[in-house]
Amino acid sequence: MFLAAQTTNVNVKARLFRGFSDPSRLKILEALRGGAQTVGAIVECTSLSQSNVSNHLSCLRDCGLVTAEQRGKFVEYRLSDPRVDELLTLAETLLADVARGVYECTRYSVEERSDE
Amino acid sequence: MFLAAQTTNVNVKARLFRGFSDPSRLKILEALRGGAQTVGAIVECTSLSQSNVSNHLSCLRDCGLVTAEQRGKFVEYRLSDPRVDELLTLAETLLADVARGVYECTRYSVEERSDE
DNA sequence: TCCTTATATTAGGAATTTAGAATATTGTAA
DNA sequence: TTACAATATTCTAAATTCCTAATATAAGGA
Repeated sequence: MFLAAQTTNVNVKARLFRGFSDPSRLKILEALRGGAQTVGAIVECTSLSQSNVSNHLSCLRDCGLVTAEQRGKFVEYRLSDPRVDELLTLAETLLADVARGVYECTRYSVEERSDE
Repeated sequence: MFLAAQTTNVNVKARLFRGFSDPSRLKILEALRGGAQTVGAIVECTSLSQSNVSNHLSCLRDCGLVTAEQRGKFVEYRLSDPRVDELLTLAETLLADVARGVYECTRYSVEERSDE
């Protein structure tokens, strides 16, 4: 494999993980694990602002992690692929073992924001 | 499940994914998929600076994604758990389908840095 | 058409992340 | 102990991320 190809892979893969690496986006993804939801429903169940949810959804949609479908004046979002759910599940099982470390790691990691 | 508990989960999970969401850290993780490596070897095969590698390794170690073992004056790092590798593999199979979207998504995502 | 509701977009700024340079530390051998 | 090699830490600046507020767009009903 070319070095250039691998480098590109790394960048694209990093972007994919970025989709999962923000608490707000994760809340949205978690909300969709149970099935399709309208934007309004997502706003309600995540307690995030509407524009914030819209922005994150737009990012997740562009990245291909979720898909959108217009339903009258609502838009329904859902996970685009079962592997999105699998990735979340696998992360959970890993977390069960390394959670303490992750929690205490402060360098290059998500800072605690509003915890509701 | 308590809302608080879920919120915490989301934060910790986001941190876990942060570990995978930077091109430099991914390069390091990829380098370790083949087996344990010293810091020097990682520096060489990732083309990153020594302090940069050390910083990222420290983060990955704190998070529990890699472990370190002193070997004389070298330190050998390795993936801490097979699921780290599985997570990378699963991401790859997902990417095979959504790569174009991820590549083109620019909002809330890693910007192209030096591509060597 | 006009109004209301649902969703999307934009702008701007505060906070975080990251890389590199410089320096410190640790381990080994002479 | 001294010197050197390997790794870690600290600091700072530049770039990125993410939120809020404001505004825009689009769809359906009156």
